[in-house]
Amino acid sequence: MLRSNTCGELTKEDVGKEVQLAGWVHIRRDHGGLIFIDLRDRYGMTQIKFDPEINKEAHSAAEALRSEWVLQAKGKVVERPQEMANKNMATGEIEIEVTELNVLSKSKTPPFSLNEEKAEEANEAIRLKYRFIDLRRPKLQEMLRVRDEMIRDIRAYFHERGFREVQTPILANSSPEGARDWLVPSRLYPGKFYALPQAPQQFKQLLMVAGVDRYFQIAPCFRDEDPRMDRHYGEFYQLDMEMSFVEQEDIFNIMEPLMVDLTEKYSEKKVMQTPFPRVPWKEAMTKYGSDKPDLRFGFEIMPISDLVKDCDFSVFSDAVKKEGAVHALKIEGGAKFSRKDIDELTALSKNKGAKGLAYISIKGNGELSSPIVKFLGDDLSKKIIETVDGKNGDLIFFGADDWRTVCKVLGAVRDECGKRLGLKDSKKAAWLWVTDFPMYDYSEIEEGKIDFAHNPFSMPQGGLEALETKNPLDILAQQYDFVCNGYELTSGAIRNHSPEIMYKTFAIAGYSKEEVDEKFGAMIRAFEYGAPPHGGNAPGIDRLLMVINDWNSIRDIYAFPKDGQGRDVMMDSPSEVDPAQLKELGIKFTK
RNA sequence: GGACCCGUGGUGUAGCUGGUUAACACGUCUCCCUGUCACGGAGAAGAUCGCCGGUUCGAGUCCGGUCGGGUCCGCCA
Repeated sequence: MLRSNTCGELTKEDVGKEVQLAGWVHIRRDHGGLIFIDLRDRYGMTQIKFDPEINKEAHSAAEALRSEWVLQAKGKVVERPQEMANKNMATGEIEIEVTELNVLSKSKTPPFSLNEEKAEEANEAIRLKYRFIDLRRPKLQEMLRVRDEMIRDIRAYFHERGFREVQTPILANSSPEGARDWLVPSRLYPGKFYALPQAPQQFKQLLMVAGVDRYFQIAPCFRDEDPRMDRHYGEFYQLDMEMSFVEQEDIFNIMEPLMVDLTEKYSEKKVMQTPFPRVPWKEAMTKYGSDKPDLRFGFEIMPISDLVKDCDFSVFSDAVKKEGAVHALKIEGGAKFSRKDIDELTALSKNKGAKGLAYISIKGNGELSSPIVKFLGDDLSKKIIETVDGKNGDLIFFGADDWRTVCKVLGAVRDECGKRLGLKDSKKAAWLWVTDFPMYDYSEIEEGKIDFAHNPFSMPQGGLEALETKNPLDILAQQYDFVCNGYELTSGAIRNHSPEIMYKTFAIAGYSKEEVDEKFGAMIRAFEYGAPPHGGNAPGIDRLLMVINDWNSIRDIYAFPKDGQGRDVMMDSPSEVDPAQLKELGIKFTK
């Protein structure tokens, strides 16, 4: 061993011991006589001292040391003179009196400073290029630790409960739904491609048919969509899990305790409510204007269509007549918003599709300030305020449009008000399940066409009978999302395990039997040979880490992240390949 | 595909309505310093202000273009 101890562990108890430490030069303080060096490794920092009276040779060698050199120092642990102890360091009561110094590795002057108090952060491009240096910082070491321990805990949790981790293929096939696939050309079959899996969805369902019963995997997932600050380009990890012979509540009961543990162990947040509230999708959309509401604060939205359907304010009455809706959002304490706040909230709501943002502000003295009271009339205004239980100091916003737009707009306003009023408490984690998602929705691409709202593999509520008798838009799926503090962390479902029902669900969305056979042949065939009812979900590990820690950059989550344009500037990928490789794959570029 | 913002020594920034030696902090280098811990002191090097063009007597500053970077929208459960 090149060291007897790490740089983070020696204390007063160790005084007198002969030790060897190894690590990086964090900072050097040269007093001409004495030279102090903070020696740093993953575990911490220890001050090592070079005294010419103790070892002249080591002292003169130490004059040449520079930042980020890698050293081995042998010497004795000594107690610092009492008034010289550093209470900010775990090892601050001792130092090492060095008798022998070995330079294990020199360093060029680093392109940016690792001394966080002294230097401002260099820009992302340079830090990513030298990620191996940036990762030496305690903050990023901490990220690596949390990520590692969290994944270890997740594995232990599932193993204790009889789950089996199975690695599913990375070279898989293109899946027709969702994001853009990563394609991998096949050398043996020119013109054909593998696709990297967007999720192991089909494989895990096949594992259920295979009798694995309880499966999980820390699964790499691949999607070729444009990068964003909060989403890693190309690849990310999910805690993928699936169980046989279960109902929705069984999945919840497995997932909830784990999420509580992970939240409270790996963040400062306290979980607000257990069991997590179950909020049906329709209710979430109406009450919070979102399918991923932030429940750290109240601010419930209330439909008032009936109240205003015949009123003189045509914006409201017309919306109701056109089969739309009018909703009211009461913001407690919102009357203190300035003109500028209101203008910005109006801009936000227009951005979400509203034509405007009507409001009634109830001043502290009960006086109303509102551009619409004069149209509503005093009586109706009063009635509305009573309905939403408006008090002095409150502000009531209104949305009048088609139902979906009203929900979306007031949801965005609600969220922004919560932020502006400081209600997004970083010490709280408001988990909930959003349940009963619709199975179908109008297609966003083709006017009038019906398409899957979310996952086509979910079991429709009511099964075959519902598919045959109900309006598709009224059919709900046994599908649920897992939400924390306004972020969707996972979505999952009880799956459709019946070939008959599956053909029917796809038929409603416009897929023929032949198309289904072609695209999901393996699964349909498998379901013909005895498929257990099953379900599961797949929380994003990265997303979970970000949400519970309020981290907001992929840089904080990955050891080696891509940059804002999907490149790895350290490894220089993507890069060109040898023409011979292309030839072998039968790939030729035109142009 | 679209919108907005930013390019000034190694790093982070300043540089007002155009005016001649481009400033500051950290870092680097040299010298001094035996109790510092963001050590201190003295000094030095280091930038044709991303690039091209235009306006002007004069451009880091104004205008146009271009390249590079960042964020957002679209997209992504």
